[in-house]
Amino acid sequence: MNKREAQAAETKKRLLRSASSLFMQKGYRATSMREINRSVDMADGLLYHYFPGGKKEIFLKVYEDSLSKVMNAFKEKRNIDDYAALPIVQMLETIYQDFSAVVTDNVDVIRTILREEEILDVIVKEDVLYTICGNTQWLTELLKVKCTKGEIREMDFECAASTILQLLYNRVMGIAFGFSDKNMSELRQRYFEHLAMLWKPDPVIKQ
Amino acid sequence: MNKREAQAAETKKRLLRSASSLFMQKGYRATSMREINRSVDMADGLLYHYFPGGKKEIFLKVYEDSLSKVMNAFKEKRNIDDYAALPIVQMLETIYQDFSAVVTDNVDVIRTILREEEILDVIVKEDVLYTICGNTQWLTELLKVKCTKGEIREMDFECAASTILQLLYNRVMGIAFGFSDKNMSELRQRYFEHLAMLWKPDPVIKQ
Amino acid sequence: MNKREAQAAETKKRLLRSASSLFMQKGYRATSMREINRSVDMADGLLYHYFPGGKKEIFLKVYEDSLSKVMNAFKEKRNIDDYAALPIVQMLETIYQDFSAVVTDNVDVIRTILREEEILDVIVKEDVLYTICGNTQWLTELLKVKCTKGEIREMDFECAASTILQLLYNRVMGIAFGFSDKNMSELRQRYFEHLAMLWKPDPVIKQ
Amino acid sequence: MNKREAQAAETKKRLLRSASSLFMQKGYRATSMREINRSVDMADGLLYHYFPGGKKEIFLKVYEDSLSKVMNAFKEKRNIDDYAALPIVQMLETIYQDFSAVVTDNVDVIRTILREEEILDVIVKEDVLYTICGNTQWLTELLKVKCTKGEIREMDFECAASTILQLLYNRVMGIAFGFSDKNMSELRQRYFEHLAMLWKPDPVIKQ
DNA sequence: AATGAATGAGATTTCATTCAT
DNA sequence: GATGAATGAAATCTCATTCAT
Repeated sequence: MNKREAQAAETKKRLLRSASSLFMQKGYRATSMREINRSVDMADGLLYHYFPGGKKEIFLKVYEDSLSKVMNAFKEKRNIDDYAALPIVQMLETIYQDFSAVVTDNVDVIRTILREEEILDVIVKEDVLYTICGNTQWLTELLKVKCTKGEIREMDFECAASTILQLLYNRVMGIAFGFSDKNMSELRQRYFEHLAMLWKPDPVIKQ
Repeated sequence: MNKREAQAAETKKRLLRSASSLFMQKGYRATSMREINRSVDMADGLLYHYFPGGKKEIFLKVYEDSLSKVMNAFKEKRNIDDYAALPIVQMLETIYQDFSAVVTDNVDVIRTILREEEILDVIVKEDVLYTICGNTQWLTELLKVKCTKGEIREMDFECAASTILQLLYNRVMGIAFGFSDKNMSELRQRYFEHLAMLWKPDPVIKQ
Repeated sequence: MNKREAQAAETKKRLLRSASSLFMQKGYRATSMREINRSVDMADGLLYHYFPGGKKEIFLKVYEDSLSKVMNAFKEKRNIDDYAALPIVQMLETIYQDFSAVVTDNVDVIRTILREEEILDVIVKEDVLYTICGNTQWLTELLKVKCTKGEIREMDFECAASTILQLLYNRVMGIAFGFSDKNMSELRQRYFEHLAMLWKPDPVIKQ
Repeated sequence: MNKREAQAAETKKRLLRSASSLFMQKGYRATSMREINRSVDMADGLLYHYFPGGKKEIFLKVYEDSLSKVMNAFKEKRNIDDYAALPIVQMLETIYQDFSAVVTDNVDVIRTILREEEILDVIVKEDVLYTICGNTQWLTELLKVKCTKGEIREMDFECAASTILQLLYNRVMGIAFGFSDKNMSELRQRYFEHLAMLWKPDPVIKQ
């Protein structure tokens, strides 16, 4: 890659970064081409050199990039062993916190996915959200491990995993739409203890 | 009300109905004034006779009207006695179905609430969503009744109610963003049975 | 005149008064029909009943009325004997003050005359301004009287009257366009004394 | 400056020239953007490329440019030595003619200054008019020179200068509002002779 | 690769005026 | 006399896109 190509790549990257920030923050329609070009001090015509498809193309590219980023972020957090080492209530709280952190980091993308009906395909959205929070597999596994350790009872672990996922799913929406979470930690603590109670090993069986 | 006033009221209603349909379907920015006026075969200036505040005013009026409609729809469905008469699994399924029906009926408004960040206030959105699905009171009451009847065990009923609400909340989002629910009824049946199992009265205590 | 006619006359008068105030203050183009109608709580169509010619007609009527009012105001002030009784400097100051007062009272009309080129005829404007300040006759007479009394010298009284008129004329423009006159009274006093000095009876002739 | 930049500058200049002509002739409100754009055969959007502030910005630019042009024109005419060389009556007539010529050349700007209350600040207008005709300094100097030469008597030269200025000031207004000056030259001649008579050196003192 | 001048469709809004009631 | 619903032209301004340089 020679100097000119390097500069071109750099310009394109700056363009994408700035466009991303604007699109995510203000939405597709409310972001103007002029705004994007000004934000990177670039002539109006140049964008069409990099993205001949215009506004739609750069938006979809921005979206695609953000998407893979956020999907990776979610995959990285799923370490069963680390979570399994914690007592049940603390484990749930940790999962919740970790998940919230990732969502918060990627709130713009998620909001975009949910908001841009006009330009994004419903099917794609569903796929993505499924990948982000729909995969119950690892949570099911985690609960099975806990059961093996004798910390929770035998039950339909997939369903139990669903209960947790629904909580997380709600958190995604809450963060995406800017709903506050303040003063909820006590309530959540109580909720996790409630789950722990429901899931605790059956004393009858032990007899 | 004379004939002329009646016709004026009718015109305003037609305007609101058409604007509502367009706004809800395409969103605030993507709906043009011209479009609204054409859809009711009306001169461009007339809209400003009825809504001097222009696009913003008619949008907010449409939104307000839809809102009270949907809030009432949700409140009507909260009949504790009817639900309490059903066996626990069937009760949960019925609540779910009733709730889904109302959400489906009002999907446009809900989507609008979540989508129109640009023009709607976050605080207001939170309030509305809380009113729509956040009120755990009646669900808590319902569970207490079931417990009194001996169908479920003593527990933190508020937390148990939360579990159901999260399911419903997710359904709101799912419907709002067009995620399909097909082939999920068996899974849901299993989930409700799982909850019923967790909540079933403690046999040890009965001894 | 029956009751209905009386009411009609009253309505028309209210309309004219309010329109006048708006036209004079904001100008022809910047004043909208709607504004006029609202200011007298009247239906939009009614104005066309009283003034079938619409905006132009009501403006010209307003203008005409104001004009005769202002012309009369200027004529009333020209009392030669009263002025002649005063010493020369004081006389000039009094004329100036009287004139300024009338101009200030009618500033709106004068400004309108000067401003509304688009709708008013130049010939008409010239006529009016001539009537307002162009008539040197009475000032010339006044100076002659003063000369007879031996207070000023023999000279071309029409020219001397012009000097005063130019001062007044400037004042009209100054007031019409909102230029301030503060801190000018000392300067004016000096100017009048200067004129009195130039005009004082020639001592050589007295010999 | 390359060819492209030159063409852009030319376009902007054409725009300004045409806008100026229209604004000055018809006034701010009566001149439409479309009219300006058509007058230079230009797409509607382009004006906003050169003047992002829209109608207001281009008007104020036009106004500013015209202003400095007219102010310079007035300043150039204030050559004391040239005027002092002439006999008093002829000097006054020459000043009057020179001044009238400049005013006539710049009548549009002056009319604009006086007419556009809506958009121009009163304070600014006063400043400008003061600069155009209010500066008595040079006239005072001129009269002093004439006195030194023994052509006019000792007197309050500032006041005498005022007399001339008022005449000129009136001429500004007269030209600005299109009042005719025909058949006035004899009267003016008489007026200047009247002034010369009043100002002639005192024969008594010479005795 | 980069510029920014140029385009023209379309957006929201205002306004004088007409006319059925 | 009075109402205000209805009209439609026109105004200002924005925007995505094209293209000669």
